[in-house]
Amino acid sequence: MPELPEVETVVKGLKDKIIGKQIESVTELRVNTLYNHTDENVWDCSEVIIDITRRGKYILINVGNRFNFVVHLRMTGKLVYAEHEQISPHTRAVINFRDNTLLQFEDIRTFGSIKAYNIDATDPAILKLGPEPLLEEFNANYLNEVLQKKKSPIKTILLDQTVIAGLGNIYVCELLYRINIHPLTLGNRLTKAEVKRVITATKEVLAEALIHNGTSISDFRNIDDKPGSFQKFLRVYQKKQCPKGHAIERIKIGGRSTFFCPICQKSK
DNA sequence: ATTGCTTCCTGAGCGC
DNA sequence: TGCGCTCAGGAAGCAA
Repeated sequence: MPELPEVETVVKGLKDKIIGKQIESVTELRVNTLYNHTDENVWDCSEVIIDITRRGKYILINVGNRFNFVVHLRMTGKLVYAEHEQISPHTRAVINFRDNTLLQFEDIRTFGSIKAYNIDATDPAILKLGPEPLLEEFNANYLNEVLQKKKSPIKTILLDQTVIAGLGNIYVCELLYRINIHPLTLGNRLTKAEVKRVITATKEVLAEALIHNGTSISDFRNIDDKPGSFQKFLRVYQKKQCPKGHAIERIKIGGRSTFFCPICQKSK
């Protein structure tokens, strides 16, 4: 399940491989993968890839400074760069370049998509995103103000992309363990000191995961189909024991599996 | 306005 | 061996 570090890893790989390449065509192998929100036949444009950036979990491919291809990998989406076509049963779309290389969009569960927008427009969901966790704009003053109004569990709040952009289930479980906060703690019950710890732990866990090219649980791969390695450093997610040897508990919060240590994470 | 549940989808893992 | 069941999960859409 690609979260911020995994998406950022994909973006870095794309920058190395496809900047400057001219598009030949974009083809859809499964319906409801490509969405054209421009008024042009954008999938047949001959534009050049200018840049690739990230916002939250969204990948933004700048095409000829005229369009953005907005890619969301959701659960199982992958972008795979290839010198030769290697269509699999899960290939949903292919971006063909003039030099005969290509970028394949693979997606087992088919939740992902590629949406084209004019360069001055954007996906409405992106406009609603909260701050980037690794920037200074994600700070204790901001989060404290948001949490004061929230009566839902901190676990649920941190998964809300309009509060903070880019976190998913793995990193929220991990960061709450690191600061000994119980995932069911209500947002408005966190102390100012705890809010500061949330900020610090969020930035730390994401930075560490970035160094290791993300977490490859389920089937995350970078564009060379290589896995990340942060799964080696997980402390609670899908674990039986925390690093101190306590038994991990697994509960559902907001329909999501939540892993935590009932001994280390007591505040509630 | 805010919160929370359901839905989309397919493969893995499990019990029998 | 193989069938059927449950589960995983981001975020849109809808209901309360």
